[in-house]
Amino acid sequence: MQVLVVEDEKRLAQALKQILTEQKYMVDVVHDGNDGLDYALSGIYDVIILDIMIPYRDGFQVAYELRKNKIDTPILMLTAKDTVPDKVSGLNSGADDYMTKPFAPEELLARIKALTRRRGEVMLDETDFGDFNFNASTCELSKDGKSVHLNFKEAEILKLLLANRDTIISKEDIITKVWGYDSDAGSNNVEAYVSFLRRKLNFIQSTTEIKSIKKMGYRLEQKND
Amino acid sequence: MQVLVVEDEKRLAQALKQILTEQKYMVDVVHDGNDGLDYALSGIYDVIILDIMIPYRDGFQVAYELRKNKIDTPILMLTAKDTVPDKVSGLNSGADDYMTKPFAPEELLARIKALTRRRGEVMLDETDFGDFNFNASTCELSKDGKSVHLNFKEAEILKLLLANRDTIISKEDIITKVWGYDSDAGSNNVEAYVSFLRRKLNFIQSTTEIKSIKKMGYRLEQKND
DNA sequence: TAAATTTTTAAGGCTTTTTTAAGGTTGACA
DNA sequence: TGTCAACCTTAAAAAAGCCTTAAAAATTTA
Repeated sequence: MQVLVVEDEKRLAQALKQILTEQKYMVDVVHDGNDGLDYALSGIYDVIILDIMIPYRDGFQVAYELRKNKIDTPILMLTAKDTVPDKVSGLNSGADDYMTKPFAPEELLARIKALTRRRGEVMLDETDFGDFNFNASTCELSKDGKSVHLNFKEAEILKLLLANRDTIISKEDIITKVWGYDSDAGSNNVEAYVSFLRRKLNFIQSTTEIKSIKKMGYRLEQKND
Repeated sequence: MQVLVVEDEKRLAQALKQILTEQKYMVDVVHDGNDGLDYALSGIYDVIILDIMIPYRDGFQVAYELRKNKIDTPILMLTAKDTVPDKVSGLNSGADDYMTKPFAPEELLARIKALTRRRGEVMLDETDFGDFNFNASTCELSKDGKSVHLNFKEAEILKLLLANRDTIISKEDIITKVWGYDSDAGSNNVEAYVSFLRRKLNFIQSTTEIKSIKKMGYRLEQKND
């Protein structure tokens, strides 16, 4: 779950980052409207926390531009002002929610949760592929009677593979989605986890495999015998 | 169980809070329609008690906006007026029940119970799981002849675990549902209570266990021997 | 008000996850 | 066919997450 924080007050930005990081969000921080727009246009974020009073391009403009560019990432506007006109223009410009400073970390978290929940992007709990079944809500990978538990990163990677079942997903993508945008994980990290996953697939005697395509990435494949 | 009270009459709001708190509901009180809508949009409440005549945005509008935003928290409308036209527009705007002031605390509680029961998320008083039985109204956890009393938080957590018996419930969720979304409880609080619960399960010699799944949460599981 | 119970806090120890690193395979291509 | 980069696997080190406890603090009860 990736969050972009656009906030010029360095201290607050840092605090936000810490709060969010503690809750396992992957956080990127930028300090002005131009960078905010640039980053947000990438479309990789699940939520954007956007201060209104920021340099170069204010929060309203950023939100407006994003919507104009068909980026529908939920936006949580942040401001010191608590006047009704502001609320209205925040919501008109495309924001999804609105919060006034100062705020309790818990309130922030609750609102972010509400915003991400509202999109219904939750995975189906159970997915079948090839000859195995993966239950995302329990992290159980199973075939016939046998089953194994996947740990957090294994599960995240398998989810990605399942979500991209018909295309090749690159290690780069896996890294940014599982480790985060600016992590310093290398391709060997992915390789190690893919190896763990393969061992577990093997353990439940699945014939489905994670195929590696050199220089391109991975893809789930069902051996047809 | 979390309740939001939207009522501008301070004295009544306070009384409501007290009545509900005594019954172990977690209560948040706000005094106008704007705050009411803001809070309610978080989606964390199990019931909303909504006065109609409140500042900025009346109860009907709040209810309407909530439903428009796909928040389906049950709403109990509250008003001094007892006219039919009002009842109709209350229910049209998305309210689930309707009560006129003044009212007896018992009536309020009964209606809240009815509303929450309707969603199927209140438990039957007695629940069996694995090899134990839990009586929610007496907070007794028992197996065979043995039994222990659970205190409030232990009981709430066990109820959550029981209500989510087939999935993993996160510590976050446990915190917001048991301590409230703006509490400053940390994950260690949950861990401590889980530990207490385990000791009690152990005490009555249950073989059911609260399994911990790292970075994800907890789940009730029956060891099959 | 004292006693009892519930709740929070904090610390040390343990387990699992995650990273790192090194040596072994593979397959494309000259 | 030999070379080389990409990839695989594995062990072990490092880090993170969790458990349990005791004791302090807060709350409720008598």
